[in-house]
Amino acid sequence: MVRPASEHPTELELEILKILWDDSPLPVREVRSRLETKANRPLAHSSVITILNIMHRKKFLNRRKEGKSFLFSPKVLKENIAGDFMEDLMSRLFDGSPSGMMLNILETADIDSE
Amino acid sequence: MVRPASEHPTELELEILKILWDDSPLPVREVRSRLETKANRPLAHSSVITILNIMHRKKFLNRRKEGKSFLFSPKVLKENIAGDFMEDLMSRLFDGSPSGMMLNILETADIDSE
DNA sequence: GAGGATCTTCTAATTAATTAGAAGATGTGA
DNA sequence: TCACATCTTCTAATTAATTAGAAGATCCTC
Repeated sequence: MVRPASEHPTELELEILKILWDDSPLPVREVRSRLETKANRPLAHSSVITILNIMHRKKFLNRRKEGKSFLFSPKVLKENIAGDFMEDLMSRLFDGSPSGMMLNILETADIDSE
Repeated sequence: MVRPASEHPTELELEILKILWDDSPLPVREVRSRLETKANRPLAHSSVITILNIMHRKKFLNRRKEGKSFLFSPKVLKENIAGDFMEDLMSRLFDGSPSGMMLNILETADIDSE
């Protein structure tokens, strides 16, 4: 029995998406630098390339050649990824009830604005 | 550089928590059966035991002996786990802004109730 | 108190995710 | 053009997560 691969971006992939949603397109070098400073995830250059290419294969990213190097940018919208996670969480924990989940968020999270 | 283990329950662990939040305590045999029917995850008996013990070690579950076998029940509240995921998502995607995430949910998810 | 059914523990294989080295490709400036 | 810096591709090691077999423990029943 094989283990099913996750439907969602993994944690590292999410860190990278976050960086690229903030600012894109970016070259590998820059993604690597921001992973280290912003996500406290110091990786070798080639490690970052590997992940970026995997994400490109998974259709999470666009990739275009600029001179000698590649530039990466998100192919997916933050809104959609967030929605996917939300729906998954909703179906897993709240039997698919949006209002159930919503109530829970309101109760649990410490929200002060509106 | 070592890969950091996830803070959250994994996908399989979440399936198991979901089962136990619905109905607990349950013996291994019963968890295994529900994983197969409800989560479409047919696992060997020993596989389920392994996961349950790992979850017990991670403090996700309580375990008590009933006769010859163990009964498992959640040690964590669904509300807290959901909240953890939510906060993580919020910090990863919406720079920690609850209202930002909330607006996004409302826009994206197709909610009809209230 | 022996046999069988049912558990557990121990151990290890498999897969997804992560990490990175080494070698080759490519652009650029002297 | 040719040395050098900078990229990429190819390949493989490492770790977390998942999966399960085999052997031993325990309880029940006759």
